[in-house]
Amino acid sequence: MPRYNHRDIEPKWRKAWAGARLHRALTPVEAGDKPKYYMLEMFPYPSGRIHVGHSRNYAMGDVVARYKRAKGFNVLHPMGWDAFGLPAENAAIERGVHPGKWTEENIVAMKQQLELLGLAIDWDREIATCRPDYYKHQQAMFLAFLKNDLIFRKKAKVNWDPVDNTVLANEQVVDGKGWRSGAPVEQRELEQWFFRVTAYADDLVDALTKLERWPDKVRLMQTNWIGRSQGARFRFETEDGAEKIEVFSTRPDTLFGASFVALAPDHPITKRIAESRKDVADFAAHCASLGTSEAEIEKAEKLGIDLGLRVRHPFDPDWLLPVYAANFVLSTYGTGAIFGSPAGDQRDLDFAHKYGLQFVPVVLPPGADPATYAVDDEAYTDDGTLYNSRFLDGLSTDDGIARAIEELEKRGAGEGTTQYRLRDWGVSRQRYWGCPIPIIHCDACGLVPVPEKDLPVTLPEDATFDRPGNPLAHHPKWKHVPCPTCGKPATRETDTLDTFVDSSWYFARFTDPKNADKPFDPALAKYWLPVDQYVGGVEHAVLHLLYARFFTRAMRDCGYLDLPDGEPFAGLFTQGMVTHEIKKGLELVAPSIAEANRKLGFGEGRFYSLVKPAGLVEYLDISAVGNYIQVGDDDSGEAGDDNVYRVVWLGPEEEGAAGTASWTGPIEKMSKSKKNVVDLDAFVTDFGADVARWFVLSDSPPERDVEWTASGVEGSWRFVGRVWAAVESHGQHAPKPDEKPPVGADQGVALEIRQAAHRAVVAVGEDIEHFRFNRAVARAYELVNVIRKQDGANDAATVWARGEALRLLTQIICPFMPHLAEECWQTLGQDGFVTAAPWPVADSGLVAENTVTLPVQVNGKRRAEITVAKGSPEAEVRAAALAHADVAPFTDGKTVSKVVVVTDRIVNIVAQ
RNA sequence: GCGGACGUGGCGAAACCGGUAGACGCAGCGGACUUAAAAUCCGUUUCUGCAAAGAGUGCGGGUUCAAGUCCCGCCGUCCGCACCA
Repeated sequence: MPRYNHRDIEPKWRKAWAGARLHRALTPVEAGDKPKYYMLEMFPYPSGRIHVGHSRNYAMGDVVARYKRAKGFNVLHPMGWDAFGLPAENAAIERGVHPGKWTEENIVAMKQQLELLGLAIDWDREIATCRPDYYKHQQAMFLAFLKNDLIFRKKAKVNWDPVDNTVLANEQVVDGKGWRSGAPVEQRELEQWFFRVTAYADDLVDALTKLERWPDKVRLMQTNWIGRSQGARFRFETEDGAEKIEVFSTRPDTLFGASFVALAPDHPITKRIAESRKDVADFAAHCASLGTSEAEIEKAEKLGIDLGLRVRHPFDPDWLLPVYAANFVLSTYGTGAIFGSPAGDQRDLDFAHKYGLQFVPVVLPPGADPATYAVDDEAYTDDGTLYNSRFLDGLSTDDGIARAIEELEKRGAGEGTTQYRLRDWGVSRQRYWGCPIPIIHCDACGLVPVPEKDLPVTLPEDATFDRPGNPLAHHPKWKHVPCPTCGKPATRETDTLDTFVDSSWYFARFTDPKNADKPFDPALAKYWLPVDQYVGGVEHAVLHLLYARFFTRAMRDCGYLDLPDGEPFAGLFTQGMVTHEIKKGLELVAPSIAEANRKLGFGEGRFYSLVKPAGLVEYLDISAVGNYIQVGDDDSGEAGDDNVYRVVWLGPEEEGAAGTASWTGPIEKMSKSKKNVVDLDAFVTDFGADVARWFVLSDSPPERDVEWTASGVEGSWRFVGRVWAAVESHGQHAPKPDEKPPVGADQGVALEIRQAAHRAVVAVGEDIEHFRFNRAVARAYELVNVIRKQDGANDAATVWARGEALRLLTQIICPFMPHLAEECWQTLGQDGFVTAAPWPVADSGLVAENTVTLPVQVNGKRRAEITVAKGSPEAEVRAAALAHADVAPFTDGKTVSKVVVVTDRIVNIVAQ
């Protein structure tokens, strides 16, 4: 019997599928009344190569896409490249490769790798965001958004690296220093472009409740991110009446507990006062220098400085409050100013204690005695009854808020409002490798949009990357153009768009990827959108998924898209990662181990240096090689660390050699930087794409991480062999799908096999629909086990039933292991491609159980089992249970007080 | 600090509506085949116990004929946000 040879078989079928164009999405006309199904995985950044860890995401999408196709849907399953981004530019800086060349080469390599996986992708629709035929439309939409007031320009603070002369993203600032230059990062104000995401803030929150096929977790994260809070915005007038300080509060009901007003250290009024008062200037500078990391905030003391101003209470002009600048007030939220009501807010209370300010309680907790209740070190922030509050006395918190707002509005001091944590999306990046912003700056005409006929604004090929800053800004010619309006010399915008813009509409472009005139035909977008199932990592739970939701609304309102609710993704699934053990070692390239240790600063001697991820260094004697050691039980370890590591010496033992010492330690996400990747090409050569696909979907639920292990892979490999062996030896007489079963197939072994197969068809279908791939995998194993158990039975009915079961098994595993399935399908003598075959319809008579085995419990403990016809009457079941021989010993000498019979479930006898 | 999720054998995990806890896979153990090994196949595997039986889903309570599942209180792990007024 020939062994299953994936090395020949897998490429053969991939070629056959491509030749038959099996993965092509049909046009709406071709599809007729087939319903559409749009399956999409988050498209990759072409960083170089993919590894088996990446394959999980695509394997899941592919299972669903193939299954839905078999269920009769017109499936769109495209792939593209999120191709603009920093790594390409860094490659240019480090290695002198042009970012475009680097990116396109990576695309070629990664496409080849993805094709190895045998994904049912319609490659005709491939797109790359770095190509002008894509970003041309993005530029046109930018101008349309601008016209519709969804884009604006304002000054904003950015992280500025003074050495590299560039803006840094927050992630590129490490301990307050530029990640590349190491120079302390400055805050600078720059004119930047913004997308007005806040215009849709309410809808973006409210519509989340309708996204029923999104994980609750992601919806909650977006809700928190948008951070809507209701409250009041109102003004305190200065004592001299010259100025007003606006504050925001969610608790205007506590206004009678106010004892101060506090401004952010960089509030305009603070800044103005700082000009004439050195202590205020020093205070502001001190606050600016403080870190904003979690730990620092945790420890940070409430600090403030009296600005010398006094303001009038909005409800009582004679009541004067001091004004402070305080470090805990953020200029970026609300109005950058607050009023302090210490009894009802912990921060205000801490501040009041520190600066000797009053803290009169105004909210009485339920059940508290107003005569004795007092606030000491802990503020009371919950609801209660207002007191010490003049006209608000006796009101509940909610009524008090409403009444306070009413009064503020009556006095013209303020109004009820909604505040968001969400901010508008700054999209300007001082980078080369991104979509150029189609704007021209003219001294005479101001900001002039590039006329539509001049789009796309393409990137200059001959940019240089040998000096810091934006290559577009210091390109000798590119930015100099005549003004489209007045013809005078003008300059192009040299900022490019944040790459999140590129990924905010690519799913719509896939619906009509070759359209040269428009981003996409609205009719095609209407046909395909929303994406029925989107799959990607949870790391995109907020930014990408929020920006895309903004973008579809903006496209809708600018007339590009007929999508009333503006929701791009009807279903979302966030998949877990593939993890793998880490082997991280020291490269010992030195004349001796001692020299290597010295070079690396780990001390002298005949030792290995074991480095843990956190940077802890262990010194180990050479005798430790090959043994397991307990890290943490000697003087150099950290107490309480009970990880066990194996010390491996991969180089020659004698001194003077180069080699690698490594330890095998914790399991972490597979990634290039951790050097724990399993190369996809090599794996496919050794085991085949099907084994990789099967393995990453088995064992762990798809939303959880799965650990890549050699033994687990072997299990998948064995399964392929078992399926193939069964098909090879028993598949010659497999019936066609429409063949009637022979006499005798309704009893005995044949029946058992048929029931198992038909039930598996139903179960696997449901499992795929519900993203329970690990369970579907288990069902397939079960079916194979049943088929193999009856290996020896050779009567005609069993042979027929086994043939049918093998055919159904082939169809069940097809979404997971399409190459193997295709080869089996052919061996089973079936017509056409299994990939193109409809999902089998299970025989309901075989799926239904006609007898059930019920456990019989006595006082909640299982004592026996009875097998009865399904739906047997209660009395009959009760009698059978009580009569059972194994039950008697436990009821003897007791009185049966009650018998609970749950039909087709369980019998419980209560005896005392 | 706030919000959320989770906690089941040696391991990854199943258990759908409160109804036989541990399907399926990995690892282990025993066996067959083999000169031997690998591969493959068969059996076995929650714990204690020779067995009968008992215990068992992080810990402590509760509801129920019946709790991994529901309720209350702890403990632990992970994730998100973080001086958000």
